[in-house]
Formats: sequence, C-alpha cells, structure tokens
Amino acid sequence: MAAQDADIFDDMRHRLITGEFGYGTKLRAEKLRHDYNCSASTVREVLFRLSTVGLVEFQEQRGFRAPVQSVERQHELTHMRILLETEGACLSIRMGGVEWESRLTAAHHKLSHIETRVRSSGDLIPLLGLWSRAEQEFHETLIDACGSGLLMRTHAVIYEQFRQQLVSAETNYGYFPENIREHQAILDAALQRNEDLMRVCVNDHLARNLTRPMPRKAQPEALGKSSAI
Amino acid sequence: MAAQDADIFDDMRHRLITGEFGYGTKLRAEKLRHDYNCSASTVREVLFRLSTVGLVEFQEQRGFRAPVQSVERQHELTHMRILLETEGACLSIRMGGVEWESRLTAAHHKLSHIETRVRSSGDLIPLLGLWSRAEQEFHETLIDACGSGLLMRTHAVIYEQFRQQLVSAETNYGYFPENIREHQAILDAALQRNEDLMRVCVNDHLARNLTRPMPRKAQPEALGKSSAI
DNA sequence: TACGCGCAAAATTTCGAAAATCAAAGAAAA
DNA sequence: TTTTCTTTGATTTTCGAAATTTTGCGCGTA
Repeated sequence: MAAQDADIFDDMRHRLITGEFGYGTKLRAEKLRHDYNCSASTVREVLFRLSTVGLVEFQEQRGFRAPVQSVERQHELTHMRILLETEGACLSIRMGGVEWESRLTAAHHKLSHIETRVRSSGDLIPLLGLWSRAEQEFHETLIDACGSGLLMRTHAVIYEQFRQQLVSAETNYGYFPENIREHQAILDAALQRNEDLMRVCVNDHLARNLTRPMPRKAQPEALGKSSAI
Repeated sequence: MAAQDADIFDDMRHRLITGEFGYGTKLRAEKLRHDYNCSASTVREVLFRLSTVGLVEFQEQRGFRAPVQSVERQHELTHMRILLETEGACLSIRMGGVEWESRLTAAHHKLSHIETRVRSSGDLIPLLGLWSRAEQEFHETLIDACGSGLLMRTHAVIYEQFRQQLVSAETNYGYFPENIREHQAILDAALQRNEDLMRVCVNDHLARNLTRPMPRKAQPEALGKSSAI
C-alpha cells in the first residue's frame, strides 16, 4: 500500500476542483475518512496539504472548509494570474530558446486540436477533462522558460484556485470561439518574441473573467520594468 | 492549555526566520518534540503549516527541511517581491484614500525613527528586532490599500522567505544609509501619487539584493545522514 | 575495485482513542 | 421577554505506539 496519502490528496484535489463540495462547505475529517477508509488523522494531513495550495481553507480550532466563491475572489485570482502570467511569459520570451518555442508550439497544437473538436461538436462537457489538462499545460509551458521556479509554483497555485472558481462557468461552453483565437494570438506573440503584444494578449485572454473591471490607469503599461532575474 | 499549536508555530517560525537552523537541515519531528515537550504528531502538524508559508520544505516520505539558501533562490524571491510590491503599491495609489496616506506616513515615521537611531549608533544588531518589525509594517502598509487580499497574502509569504534569506546579511549593517533614503523616496512617491516614480523607487530599494552574493556556506550534512546541530 | 543484494536501523506515516475546545440548547435570573 | 450562565453534545486537537517505507551498511560475486 504505497503512498496512500498521495492518492487521497490527488483524489481530494480532483473533487475540489470539480466543485463536488459546495463552496464554503465544511470538510470534516471524521466524515471524509469513510470515503477512503483511513483514519481521521490521515485525512487531516491531506487537508493541511491541500490548504498549502489554497484549495481548502484552514482556521485554527474550527477546521477546514472549501473556499467560498465570490466575485471578489474571482477578480483577485484573475488579477493575480494576469500579473504572474504576463511577467512569466515576457521573461520566457526574453530567456527561452528555440527549444521553448517548440514546446509551446507542441502544447498549443494539442490544445488547438481539442478545441477544434469541441467547436465542431458544440459541446464542451464530454471533452472537459481533456481540454482542461491541455489548457493547463499550454499556460504552464508559456511561462516555463522564465527561469524562476518560484514564479511558476506560485502561478500553479493560483491557476488551480482559478480553475476551481470557474468550473461551473466553464461547463456552459460560452466563450469558446474567442478562446481559440486568443490562444492562437498568444502563441503568435511568443513566436514573434513581442513582449508588449504578449502583455496585451494575455490580458485580453484572462480579463474576460472580470465581470467588473479592475481599476486601471488610462495610460498604457509603464515601460520601466523590473530587471531580469 | 490553549492554542498550544499556535505557540509552537510562532516559535518555530521565529527560529526559522532567525536562521537558527542551518539551511537545508532536516527538521525531525522526533527531535523537535523535546523542545516543546509535545508529541511528534503535533510538531509534524506545525511543520506542515510552516510549509504552507514556505518557511520549510516538505517532501513525501522524506520529511521536512529548512530551505536551502542560494543566490538563485534569493534572486527569485527578490524578483517576486518587486513584482508584487510594485503592483500592490501602484494599486494602493490608485485606490487608497487619505486614510491610507496617513497610515503609511505613520508607519514610515516609526521606521524612520528607529533607522535614525541605528545610524547614529552605527550598530544594527541591538535594534534588529524592532527594525525588522517596523520595516515589515511599512512595506505591508504600502500595499494594503490595493484591494486584493490575495495579493497581500502572497506578498506576506514571499516577504517572510525573503527575510529568512537575508537574516545573516542584514546583521552586518552595510547598506543602512541608502535604506533610509529609499524608504523616504517610497513614501514621497506615495504621497505624490506618482505610480511611475513608485515603480522606480520600489525597484531600486529591492534590486540591491540581486547583485549581493550569498554570505553563507553550504551545510555539509544537508543531505543524507543525520548528525544534528 | 566495482556492483548488486538483502538485512537491520532509522525515519516517516498511519492509526484509534483520549483530551481539549467550541457551539448550541436549555435553565436561571433580571 | 430578554439576558446571562451552565450543561451537554459535537468537533477539533493531541497523543503514543504500531505499521510502513527509506536509508545505511556489510557481504558475496563478477
């Protein structure tokens, strides 16, 4: 029985991202232990580890619960993703080589293939799992030549919470055509190595998740950027 | 006894930030339990929670250890701090009111007072605790009108790790005069509500940590055998 | 000498129950 | 009726030991 803990962790993560638990629900170790027939302590540990990546919230003396969904939270997650992903993508442009380009192209190809199938079928749901993984891989590849493991790990954490928020919204197809175009635009910006364009593309792609726009200055993105790592 | 867990957490955090544990040292619950006389499980939990904020690293089936110090890590932390803090500060300028200005001024005043004392005595060490808290409060106040709890929490996590990295370097006084000037400049930028200037100031203030090499030797027993400190 | 195998010690994880803490319902006082 | 106190039930935290996994070391073999 190897790595029981890890299995439970993965399964719980899946259940959380999938939205199985109502947002804000209390996650009681004593209940959950039956799903995996293990002890409560083991579940407790898993919950701690899930809180490490922001998928559950922990409060001293009052246990764990699934995070509450709210417009504010959604906005904060989106905003943070924009911040991290534009930075990561621009750094990748600066530091990544042909090898990065090719990996990104590959990831995009896979994603694109799935998205085309979705478009022609008109129904996202049966391919949701596949698409979800492919999108994640594309976005992770986009920033993975940035040279900062910390940036990537932080982004991964935000990304998962973001996905947790969106899971219900995504299932109703909605903005798929735009999605396809935007992913293409991001790939193009990368291959052109155009950082400013990249900023715009990433922003457009993600900003749709803002029902209410973040307060922004009228003037375009400032030029004085932070120095490279 | 109330909140035993929390006490241990705070104490361990302090010990970690203080650099008491050699970087990369294994943190064995079985050893640590004697320091607090509690069970190993309790220590284990605390370690999990510390890993939530990046102060210790956890690896499946091979326990916990204090993070290894390295130039790369230092650079990644610095870079991330710049990213988060410029964004947070600019958002605060955009969204914060007079009330924010006054809080920031207050925090700066406290910090400034301590820094002046340090300068005239020429020795940081006796005031290190005070100064450290004041600096943290200043930087936290700087971004605390940004409107995103997520941004602030993320920044707090990075900040602590950053401090953990610097703890030894800070104690040798070094760049104090510049520090004073830079904190003033940041306050000025805030009161002028000049975002571009703010970006420059925050960048200058933090970027100094990019060139400075790590002043600490690698821990010989970091991997493999036990041989505690 | 180098390499692989297996045993023993050390470290980590898991367990079920006891102890501590919190929250809700009910009783007593105003 | 409202407020405050107390008891009771539920939940969370802590414990020490047993089960599992990793690691270190010695031994035999090429």
